[in-house]
Amino acid sequence: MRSRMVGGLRVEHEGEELVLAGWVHRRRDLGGLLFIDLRDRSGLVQVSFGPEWTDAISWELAHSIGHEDVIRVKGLVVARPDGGSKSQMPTGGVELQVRKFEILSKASTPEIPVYRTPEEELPAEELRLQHRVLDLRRSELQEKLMLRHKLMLAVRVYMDRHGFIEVETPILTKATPEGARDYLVPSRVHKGEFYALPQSPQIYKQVLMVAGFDRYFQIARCFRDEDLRADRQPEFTQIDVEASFVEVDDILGWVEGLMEALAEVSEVDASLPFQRLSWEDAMELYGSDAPDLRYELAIEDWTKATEDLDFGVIRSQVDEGGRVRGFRLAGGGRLSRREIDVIEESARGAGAPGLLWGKRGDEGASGPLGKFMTDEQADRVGLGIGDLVLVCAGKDGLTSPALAAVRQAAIKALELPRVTEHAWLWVTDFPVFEEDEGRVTASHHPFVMPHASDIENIESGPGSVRGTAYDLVYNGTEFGSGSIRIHEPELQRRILRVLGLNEVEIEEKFGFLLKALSAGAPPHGGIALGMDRIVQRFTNSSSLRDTVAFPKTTAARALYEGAPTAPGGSSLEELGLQVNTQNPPERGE
RNA sequence: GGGGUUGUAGCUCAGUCGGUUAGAGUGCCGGUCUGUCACACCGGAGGUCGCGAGUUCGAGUCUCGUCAGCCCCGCCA
Repeated sequence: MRSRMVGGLRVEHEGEELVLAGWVHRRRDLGGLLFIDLRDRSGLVQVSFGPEWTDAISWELAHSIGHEDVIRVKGLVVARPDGGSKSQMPTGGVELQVRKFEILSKASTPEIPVYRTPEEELPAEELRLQHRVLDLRRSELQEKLMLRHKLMLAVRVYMDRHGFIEVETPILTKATPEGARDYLVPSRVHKGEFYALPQSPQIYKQVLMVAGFDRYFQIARCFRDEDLRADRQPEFTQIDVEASFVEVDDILGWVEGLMEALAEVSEVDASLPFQRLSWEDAMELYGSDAPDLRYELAIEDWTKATEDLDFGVIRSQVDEGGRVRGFRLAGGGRLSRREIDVIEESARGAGAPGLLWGKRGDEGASGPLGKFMTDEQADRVGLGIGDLVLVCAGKDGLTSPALAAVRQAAIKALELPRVTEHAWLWVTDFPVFEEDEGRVTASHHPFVMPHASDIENIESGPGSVRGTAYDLVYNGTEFGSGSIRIHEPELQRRILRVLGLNEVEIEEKFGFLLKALSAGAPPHGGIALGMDRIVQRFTNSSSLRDTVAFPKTTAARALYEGAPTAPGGSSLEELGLQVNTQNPPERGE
């Protein structure tokens, strides 16, 4: 039907007789001549119509060609008379002189333009989603989806090469006790009972380890019924990995190799091995478990340096067991009061009561903190002339998130230089539990193997138990996380008990996992990587929606298909369901 | 669930202090044009100012509510 795609045509193809097909991107009708930019997935090429080389019937018809019509043209590749000097296209040196053509399919006038002038904004996202067919014709989205394909292919090639086999796990499954709300699917056969869509294949992949598939992976769709963000969709794709007879370094090594392979597909640099930080150090130095290490700026402990400052706020916080931590910004003194206010606002936004700062000029230090400092004290804390200090005083749990926000804001305000464009990082040894107002929850999921030396403290001091969990972070974005899992049923039961489950709940919710673990379970561990986020970062997309062909809105609506919808006919009856839209019940805990 | 923001022609946007006939560019329709490449030029059609109330002599503009998109918090591997 066609000889080739259009994007690769070059001067060396001159003289070839070709058939091309595609969409009408732009048309320039000069009356006696007609130029069309013909588009397919590979790019654009100019095709020209003129009475001297186009047959009479085709020439007559050519003027009726409209934008986005699908046409097929037959003609001769020629070098452009002017060498294509004004053309921005890669194919600009050539054009196809059309001898004959046909309209394969007329297009109605597009609701949103596929072509856009350089200054014109994108159509409203609502319209882009409604008319997704047209939006997806844009080269930006085509390139993103093509890169996504190449990344998925590279994942499969790499995992296969390292002996991993892809096993599919159910989409209709059992509600998991993990954190998020489940999407439920009613059972027709068993009225009143529901399947759940998987939040992740976590338990299945552990069971597969017990079954002896000692290296598993899956490019797995996952579902979570929670409120959305720019980087969160209700359904998303994970690169799910699990292996038996492994230690942390085995998994990290494979994933580093995988990232190297993916980086090669994109224009991203990944030099191995990746930097590692314990969770404790990450929180100490950056206040975050996913710091953006493209920038060097790190938190310093000023508790000792500010010991002799007669500053009530600091004194009272330190007396209550808090610390004084913050940043020293060389040359930061040039920030205006207003700019510092913006930084302080970021600290408040992250939960801190405020930000203390001090500037040092020629006439000594100033600012809420600086005014308490003599020159000698300023020297001692390393506050030079022209510098700025930003500190928070209080308990680490409060100041760390605030300082993480301050770090981002200060980097932006001072336009600090990057030390690298691609900062890869492993954050390791996450705590197993989170203690929140006396309630103990799993900080990752309840299957993380604790450090051997911390196991004895599981019941006595759960907050201090470190786990074998690790996160992969790229430029401040969490790409994925994993751990070595518990493979001993008794230890697993202990963990579940600490999480507040009684024996009945343990059996009901985790019985099939525990049974599997009792059947001879190998030590195992793995990781799950967010495919969509990887594509988002690698393509510099502001939203995850741009990495998915048919995304949902922030209200979890699919505007293109119009899902969800109220079920019609007798389907509810068949399922034994009644809907009450008048008084939706409050969601219980 | 909460906060913020946007909604004006098919699309992208402007619209002053509340003032009488709501504009531009592009697209669309018609016409002229043989080397354009954001083709150029001439003409035309196209509006429930998201929706509903209210204030006012008068509302695109002010107030309240509501719907939808987006961003964030809560929530969420």
